[in-house]
Amino acid sequence: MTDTAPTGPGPTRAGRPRSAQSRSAVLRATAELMREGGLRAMTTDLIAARSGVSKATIYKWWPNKYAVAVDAFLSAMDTASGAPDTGSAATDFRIAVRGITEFYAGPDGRTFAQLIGEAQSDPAVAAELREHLMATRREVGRGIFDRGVARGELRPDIDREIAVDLVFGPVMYRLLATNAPLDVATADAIVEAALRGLALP
Amino acid sequence: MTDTAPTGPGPTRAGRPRSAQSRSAVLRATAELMREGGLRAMTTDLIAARSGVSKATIYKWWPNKYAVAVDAFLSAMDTASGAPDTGSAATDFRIAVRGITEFYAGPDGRTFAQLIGEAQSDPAVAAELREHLMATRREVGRGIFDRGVARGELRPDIDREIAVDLVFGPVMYRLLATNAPLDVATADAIVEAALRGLALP
Amino acid sequence: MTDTAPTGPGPTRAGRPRSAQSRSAVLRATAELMREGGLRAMTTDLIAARSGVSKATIYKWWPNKYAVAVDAFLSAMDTASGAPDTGSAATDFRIAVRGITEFYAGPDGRTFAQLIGEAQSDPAVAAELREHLMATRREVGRGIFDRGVARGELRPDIDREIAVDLVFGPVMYRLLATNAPLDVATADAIVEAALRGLALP
Amino acid sequence: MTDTAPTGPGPTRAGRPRSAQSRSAVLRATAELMREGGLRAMTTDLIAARSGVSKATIYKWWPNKYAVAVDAFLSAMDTASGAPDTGSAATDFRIAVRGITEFYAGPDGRTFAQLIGEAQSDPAVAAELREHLMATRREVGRGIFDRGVARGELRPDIDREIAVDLVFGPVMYRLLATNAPLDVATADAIVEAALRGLALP
DNA sequence: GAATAAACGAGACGGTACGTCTCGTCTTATG
DNA sequence: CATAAGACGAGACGTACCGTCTCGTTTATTC
Repeated sequence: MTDTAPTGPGPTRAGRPRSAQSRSAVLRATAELMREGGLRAMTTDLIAARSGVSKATIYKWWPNKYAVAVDAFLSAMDTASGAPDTGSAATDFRIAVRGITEFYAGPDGRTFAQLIGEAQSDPAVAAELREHLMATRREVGRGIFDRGVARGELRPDIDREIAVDLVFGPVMYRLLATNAPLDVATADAIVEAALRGLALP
Repeated sequence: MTDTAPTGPGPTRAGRPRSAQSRSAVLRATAELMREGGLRAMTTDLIAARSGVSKATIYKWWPNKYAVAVDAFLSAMDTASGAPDTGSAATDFRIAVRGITEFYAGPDGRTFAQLIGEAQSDPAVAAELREHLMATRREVGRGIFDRGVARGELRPDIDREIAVDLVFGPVMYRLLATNAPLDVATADAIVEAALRGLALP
Repeated sequence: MTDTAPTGPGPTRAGRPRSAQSRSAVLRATAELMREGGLRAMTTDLIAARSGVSKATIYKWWPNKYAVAVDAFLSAMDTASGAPDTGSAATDFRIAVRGITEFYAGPDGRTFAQLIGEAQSDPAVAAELREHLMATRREVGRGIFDRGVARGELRPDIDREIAVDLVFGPVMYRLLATNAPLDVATADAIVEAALRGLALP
Repeated sequence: MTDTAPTGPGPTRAGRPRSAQSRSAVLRATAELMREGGLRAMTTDLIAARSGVSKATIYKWWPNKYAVAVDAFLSAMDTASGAPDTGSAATDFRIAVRGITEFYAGPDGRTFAQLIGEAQSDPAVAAELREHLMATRREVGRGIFDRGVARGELRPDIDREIAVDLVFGPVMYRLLATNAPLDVATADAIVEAALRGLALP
């Protein structure tokens, strides 16, 4: 979303280079504000005031405040959650879903939910989240599924995308549409149900 | 949400009665505006202008514009989708999920998604949707599950709530977080996967 | 400039009537700010803050801050300076020019000069000042001249507009383009020179 | 206003010498911009873009954009209008006022008016214009008056400054405060009225 | 049939955030 | 070291929408 590297022709552009400090100050302030009062309470003026970066500069690098929010959110996330690969698809799924559940229940869970909410009205936010968050997670899910199939643990006749939906969908459903608890027990129960199925053999 | 019957002391209150026509005009205008431009484009002034009902009257009967939106949305929905009861849990689930899928893919799907989005920042909207939409649907899902268990088709050792999450969660996940297709085939695939499970026996 | 009387069809318009208090509060605050710091220091936010009237309301009734300034200036001026008519054109001119001189040298002189300055770049301000200030003054000047001609005191072969320019022009010239003093002696000297002419008979 | 000769210690300063070309490019671009869109449309960024001189350089040599404007305006003016000295004060005044009138009515007349306007809020601009424009013109006027007095054409008992105000004031008054025409006939009428006076002998 | 009570349309209003603009300063790399 | 390029902080601008308010009008029940 941000022109992280607008280096056009040569390796170094003429003129004063973009201040990396400004960028990080903006992202830090934004992340703080979102944690404190949510997406709505995060106004551009507040970001400017807290970060010490002027509004003009903010609007130079981000098209609007939601773009800043997404950027701040993604930067703040420890994206290095990694893909579990224990040799058991069941265990891998359990680890992955537990991780997501913990994240949702943690301090950034509400922020994430609000960004997903904003995405329903803002295609740019939607695309950004899809590309930088959902894509990564789904890729992890697909990897677990594929390895499980290869090892003979999982059914090969199920569409990979459907499989991923089945495991991850219920967690997001709880986050966004119910006020049901999001804890480890729930995570495990979802994974087990998804693996074994609802029907009796 | 609306004080449909604020009849306080007696059966008939003194003074001019509330205009039922105003109420329906507001809801109709709101539904139209949401379909045309989404939740964001629906401003209170526009509702007032299109419905011919003054802003003061709108704010007299609804606490804010999102309450109007939820009300309009629920009124416009054909709530009479009913609970399928064919004697087969698989068929019942398939009918239910197909219904939801069609609704999501239809003209009011985006409106619904945006309301869910708004709910992430607005507890009142969230409560309203949960009580008047999710509750109904989940009740249907629970019924199907319970009957399936009673008939010996479904596993009795799975939590009912988890079961409902497993069937309905993936659909909402697709609606809100991916741009994956929402069609009949997807609906059936989800139901089948949920019933049979991902794991090989 | 302001729609002072937007009374359309009937004697009373529908809806909440415009607050006369808001209007006067805005004009008062604006006049104060102009006196305190000049036209430049007078910002819309300051007017709003000091008057207690919101920016939106200000922009509803005036197209921009300069329109407010002109309105405030004209309202604050005691327009009832009246037209002198002593029976002597010389005396009348002396009274008129003294009045203008005093005004220019007074607390609102700088404000007036800055408005004239603004008018050079803003046709709307220019028109407003011309119509509501210059027109009145010139009319007074023309009256004095005409009566003087009728009484046989002044030359009938001089264009009235030129005559008015000759008496009033030098005063404004001093105000706007020199830092020469603006006092009673100057006023009288200008009038005397204009009446007698520079040339020897 | 500009440090035209910042020759410090020796005849040749160390470092890269100031580019005379930059200076003229800035002034030319500024004059063009003022003619095209007036003083308001002339922004520092536009001057930099059109002249090829960086903003930093501009601000190094001029304190602000109005100083550039004044400088550009004075440079662009054909200051070589000279002082008429025909042997007749009436003719000399007529020539001088015609010259001023033509200038005001010409392409730079609006620019001049806007600078005078800016001067009402900016003492530096005011001083610059007074010293470099008004002073010269008034000196010409004083010369004509003094020679006329010496030749016995003009009254010796009138203050020289008042005399100059009487001749030049009406022209500027028309430029700044009315939309009356500025043509040769007007110029001549003003001079004649100023010389003969309004009063009958 | 008047008096009372409440709903209603019209629209002005205060508040708040938005995103844009220009000014004048600064920080690089280049000549 | 002067410059071109251009990022930056400051802060005013004018707009949009929200939800409240103040009118006068309309429509019912109550006395």
